[in-house]
Amino acid sequence: MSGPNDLKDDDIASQPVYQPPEPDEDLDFPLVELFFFAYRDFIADADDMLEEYGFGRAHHRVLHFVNRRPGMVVAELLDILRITKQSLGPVLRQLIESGLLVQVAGPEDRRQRLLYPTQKGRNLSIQLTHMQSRRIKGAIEGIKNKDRESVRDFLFGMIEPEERDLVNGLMEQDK
Amino acid sequence: MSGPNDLKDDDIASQPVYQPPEPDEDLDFPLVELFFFAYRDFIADADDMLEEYGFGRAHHRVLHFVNRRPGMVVAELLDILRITKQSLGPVLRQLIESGLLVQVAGPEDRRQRLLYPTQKGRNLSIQLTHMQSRRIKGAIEGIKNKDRESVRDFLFGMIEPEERDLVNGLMEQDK
DNA sequence: CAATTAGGTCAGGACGGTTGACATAACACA
DNA sequence: TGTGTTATGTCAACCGTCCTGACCTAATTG
Repeated sequence: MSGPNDLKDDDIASQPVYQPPEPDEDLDFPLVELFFFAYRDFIADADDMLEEYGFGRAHHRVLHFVNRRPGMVVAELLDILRITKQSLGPVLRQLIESGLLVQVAGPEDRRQRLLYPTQKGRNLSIQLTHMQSRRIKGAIEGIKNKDRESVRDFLFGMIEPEERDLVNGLMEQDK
Repeated sequence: MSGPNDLKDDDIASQPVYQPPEPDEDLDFPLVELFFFAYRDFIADADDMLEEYGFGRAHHRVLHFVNRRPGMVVAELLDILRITKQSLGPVLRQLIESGLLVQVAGPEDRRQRLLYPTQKGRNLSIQLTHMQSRRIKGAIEGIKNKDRESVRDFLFGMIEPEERDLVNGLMEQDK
């Protein structure tokens, strides 16, 4: 085992007690941390359920977006997920082999592979979204202005401005 | 290339157009998706800055919590992060070798390794939190009731109930 | 017919996590 | 004193999810 470093006192920034640096109203530690914990638990519900299928988060994301936009082509999926086709490959194959998704040749351009959920795939996706929706609903009930629109606006405001049109496009079905 | 599956019609759950299943008010696709995108962009700011140091999210989390709780011991860090010491090992070593953190033998129990940020480590941590805080601040400004407390309550409500005491403990410095 | 596009695959590597086993130093206690 | 336990670190092997680069087929486009 390597021993603890010998220290010159000025190597340590904050001994013996925490000295908040400059009180800075643009340094909101609590909300930053809460966002981290909130996302962690938000995703944990789904992680547990997916583990039973031997799937991970990558499978979840693919399943989710194919259910949201049935008939999506592979290239669109890659754009949304911002991953390479080499990364998508195994995940997509497993979902198809497990009977959760199917591919159909594009009716006009037969090079395309249109992605559809099977009934089984849709059922799982709905279960997952249901769990996450309940957690969100519960969280909204806990706030003072029980205002879904405010939360929506908050989350939308968290998205990179240049991305917002793209996300709005994804959402156009049902805001 | 493997061809698209030949399909019996009943293999496909949603062709040719999307048929929402049962309209279910506990199935909030838009907020679920927004939460996903919001977190993605929330973390992306920090990812970019950390890349310059050759660090990843694991380093970010360690740096963050050591800055929040200077003098934290390794075991506490493992509890918060919910990872194994084998996972933490290399991350911690790199942060120490890069001069962002230091370890000090515990004053009462010399088996313990108290973790402290260096001034350099603190500076980086503050920079990262600053970027994330600005995004949160901007998002709050975009909502109707510009109410930080509502957002705080929302995020807190997203956390697993059994975890809330622990998170509240972490937050006790400054809610 | 030639070039481009949509999609798939193989190889190799990085990162961040896991489990299991083991080592060391320090503490706790009978 | 000695024995057991605790805090930490490390080695090995593995997995999931991403990456880049190279190459392939089939279909469309010009």
